Amino acid sequence: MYNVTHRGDTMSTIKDVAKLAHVSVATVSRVINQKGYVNIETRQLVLDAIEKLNYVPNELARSLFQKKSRIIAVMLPHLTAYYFAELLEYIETYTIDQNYRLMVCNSQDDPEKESKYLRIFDQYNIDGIILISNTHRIDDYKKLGIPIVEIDHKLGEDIPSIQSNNYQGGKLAANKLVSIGCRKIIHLRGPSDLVIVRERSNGFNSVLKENNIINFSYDLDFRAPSPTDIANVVKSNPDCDGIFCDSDYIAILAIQALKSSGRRIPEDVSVIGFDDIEIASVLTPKLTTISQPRKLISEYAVNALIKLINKEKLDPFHRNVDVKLIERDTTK
Amino acid sequence: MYNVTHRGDTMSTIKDVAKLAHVSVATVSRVINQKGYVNIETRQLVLDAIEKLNYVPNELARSLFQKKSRIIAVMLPHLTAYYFAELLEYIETYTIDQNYRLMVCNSQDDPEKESKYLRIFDQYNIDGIILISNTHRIDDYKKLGIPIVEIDHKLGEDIPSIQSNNYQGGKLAANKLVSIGCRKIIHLRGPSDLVIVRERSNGFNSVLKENNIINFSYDLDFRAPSPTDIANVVKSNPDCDGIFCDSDYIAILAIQALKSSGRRIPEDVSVIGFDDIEIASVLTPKLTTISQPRKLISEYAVNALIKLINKEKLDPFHRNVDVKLIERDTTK
DNA sequence: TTGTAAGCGTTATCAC
DNA sequence: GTGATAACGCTTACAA
Repeated sequence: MYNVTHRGDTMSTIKDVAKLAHVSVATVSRVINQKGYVNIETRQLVLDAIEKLNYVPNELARSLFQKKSRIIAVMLPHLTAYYFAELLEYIETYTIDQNYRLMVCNSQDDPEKESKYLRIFDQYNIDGIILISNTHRIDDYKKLGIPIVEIDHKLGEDIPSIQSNNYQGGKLAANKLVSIGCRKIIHLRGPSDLVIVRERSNGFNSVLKENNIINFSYDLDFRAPSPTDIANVVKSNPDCDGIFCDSDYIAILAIQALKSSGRRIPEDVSVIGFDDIEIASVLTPKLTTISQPRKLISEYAVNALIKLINKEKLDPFHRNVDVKLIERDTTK
Repeated sequence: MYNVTHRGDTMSTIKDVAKLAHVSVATVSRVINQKGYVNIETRQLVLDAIEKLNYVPNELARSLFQKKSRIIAVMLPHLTAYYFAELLEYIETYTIDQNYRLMVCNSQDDPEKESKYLRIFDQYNIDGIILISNTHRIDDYKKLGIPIVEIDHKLGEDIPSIQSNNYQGGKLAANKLVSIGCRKIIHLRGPSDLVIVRERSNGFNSVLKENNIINFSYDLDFRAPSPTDIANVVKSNPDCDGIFCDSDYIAILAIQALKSSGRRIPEDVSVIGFDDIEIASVLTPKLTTISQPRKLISEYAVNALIKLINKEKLDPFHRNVDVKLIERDTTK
């Protein structure tokens, strides 16, 4: 027998506890996990020893045996958009509340980073994934055999998902714009290869069509929408009287462009954003926008994932949650 | 002998590889880790087997043996402030680049959540901590015996830290305000129990004093600065001609308040923010602000932490990095 | 009710 | 160069 001495620290193990309590490690394990029979006095002995040694079970060893890590991974496209940051804040809260930990995986829409993370999920026995990034490799995720919940996407019937009712959001915005008399309307939208963008467009256009209004759409990048593109759109449509933007950030850029073209908001043109980010209510003018229930979405996603991890049934497998029009100062 | 069948999945292990390659697990391990001698042909055999089985080493087992998890924890006060979100985005990037993973720990200034996480750090053999939250329990962190790097705080000489030169930031702002002729100046600052806030104040006040200008400071919460408090300050100081804010968010609220008091920016009053958040350059008016080098800070923190993990020496143990005044449209 | 020991998937020591 | 095998810290089947 030899002794591998690759530790300098002092963390006590289950053996130390067993020794101090004069019992076997099995007994200690039983009291920790509240499983199997253990005499009430023995139990106290063990508890005392744990207390005295300041013992915390090593989760890695546990994980190795049980093939569960109590780690949840969240895959996001980026962090520096308020919408995602808030989602993450909620997700972290619910995750830790349920005694899981959170690994942040920022795909940045980079396939290489995504691959790296896909490997990591295997390596660490990640228990579940909350997928917020758009991905072109949903099959690779499925192959992992790990429970997944999607937010803002629905990449297949077999993966539970939750998202805002984007169709409704588009309708809400269009109805508002039409009802206040807008007739030349522009939709500054996100990349139209995203389902959420298409759904918003569909809802939006359905209302315009009913009212015989032509829709002009321009695709923009969500992460870094080009201010000059937006300015160009604004300039080349001097008769535009209503703009629907797929994010509040785009709306802010649009407002900026409108102002520097000398157009008044909302007198000359009404603007509606999407998301209801914190800053929207604090700008001048305050932004009218479609609010997404981010807290609800996050809470549902975490809870659904944990149900899946525990092999419980998920009742509505896909959820579509209501959005709200928040009327402020950028619409008449 | 019996067989514990608590797995349904198909992940292959080092044994499977060994079997397929007709070698021992030891040899496979040597190949994987490029340690010790292994015949070039044997090596290829193993590599083929790995390929065929799609084998990835289980990091949990590795971690258990090595007492290293290749997981870094980052402890933040919250995520929904652009400053922190961007820090996190960079930190995640550098972390994964160096082949570590990131656990997000959102203390939310809640001692209970912090306690929970402190235990988790032990349980998972976390390799290192990036501490951004303010904490009152630095000793508990130290007891962990895990490398730590602090951002924005310096809670002791023995923990390496990096932060903006806040004193310089305060001076820069004051110099600008004074140079454009402001004489009745207000400092809307963060909570003055934070060192960073005091340092900014000190720098700011030093310049005002030199110029025989009285300083009025108001403490605000960073996470949720009260718009009404800010409005009150603005209203009760109608002769104020310059405001220095400890965050861009506070500056936005101040501008809002000034506008609704009918004061023009920058004609009547100049405003300077802090941080240079993304939206600052896009608002109307564009915000003059003190920019913090967040990328540099994040990069340094991650690299320093990994050096500590590898027991390398850290040359400047504490770093103070330059900030910049970004002049835009809210100052004359 | 408790203890013994195998096993989770690795790494590293030592013998061959 | 390679293979057995102890060990990491834990859980659990089974024996006592």
